[in-house]
Amino acid sequence: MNGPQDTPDHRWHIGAQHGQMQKEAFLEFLASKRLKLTRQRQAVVDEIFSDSGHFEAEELVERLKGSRTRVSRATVYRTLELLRECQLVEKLDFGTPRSFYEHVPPGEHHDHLICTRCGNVIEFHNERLEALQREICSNFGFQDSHHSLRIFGLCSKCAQAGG
Amino acid sequence: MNGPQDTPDHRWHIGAQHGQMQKEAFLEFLASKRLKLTRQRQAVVDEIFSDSGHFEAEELVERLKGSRTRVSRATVYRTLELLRECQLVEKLDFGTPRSFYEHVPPGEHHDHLICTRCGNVIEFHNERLEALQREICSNFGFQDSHHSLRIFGLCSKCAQAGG
DNA sequence: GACGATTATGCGATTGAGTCTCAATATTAA
DNA sequence: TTAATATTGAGACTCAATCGCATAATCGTC
Repeated sequence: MNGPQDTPDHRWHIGAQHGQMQKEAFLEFLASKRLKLTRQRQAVVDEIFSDSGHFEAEELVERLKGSRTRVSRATVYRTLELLRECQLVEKLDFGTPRSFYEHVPPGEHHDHLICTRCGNVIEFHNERLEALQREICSNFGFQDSHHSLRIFGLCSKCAQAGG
Repeated sequence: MNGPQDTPDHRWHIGAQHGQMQKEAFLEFLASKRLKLTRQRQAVVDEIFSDSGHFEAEELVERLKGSRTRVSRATVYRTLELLRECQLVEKLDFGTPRSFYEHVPPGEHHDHLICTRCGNVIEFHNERLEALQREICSNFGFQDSHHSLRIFGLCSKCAQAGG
């Protein structure tokens, strides 16, 4: 519900269905660490969960200037770090000076094809790839916690436009 | 001068056999871009090729202080970039503030298992993985130029010591 | 609802890896 | 040797990200 907030459990501003469970996951994470649910943290999470795709921290800071709750840059970074800890957000390095972040629903994972010409990023998931990685880890007795495959090159458009 | 240098083609300081071809590849690269073979560039390349494994730029700067040729930080960074252009060096991001670099013999490629506890890095190469990536790129009409797979987690020792 | 212990926020200063400027110097081809 | 061109080094600079600290907000408890 977006309207009046009758109970302490309905304080979120955006449409309820999507991502509600993930918000609750975040609530639980905060509770488990005795952290507080502040308006700023709500605003950051709402903004991130309302839109998919990758984004830069600075871009998020800007977007939040248009929201009803002011959130400082420092708090944006601090909240992104919290979301990373509870695995709802991933930090991405595409070789640019600024890091990217992206909202990742629990249990989901994808890798990236990054066009070095136009900057476009294609997401993909391949189960065989995942299985192969598990196999490799197993061979080394390595306990995988997370992984990241980035393939740099030219997207089909840029490749056609003349490599 | 150190050692006999009868011809312009024998200006390298370290033992000749290993990596000689790669130095020549670097020479050709320089020539093709009308760049000059300076003592500083020689010192950087000698230092990098004389030791395998990944290293930080700052570490290389330090190591070069012990060499006979002084090389400034700026030049180290500039030379690393040149080596990257001609594919003899790769830049690595392990999630730490500083980037790592590593010497990569032409045609070789490996990926990394990074222990988030002890910081140890295991290199591996898997041809099935490479083939699968080629297949994925092909499906997207994507022209792969280079790629990087990083698997973060616990190495066998750290996993045993209590995950 | 108010209180108090505790956690969070924002500002602005700070850090630090990496880049840039530019005068002085080295390399290369002729 | 020379002239044309590329390179170097010192230190200033950039800029994403972090930090310290005074003030403010949260939340369990009364």
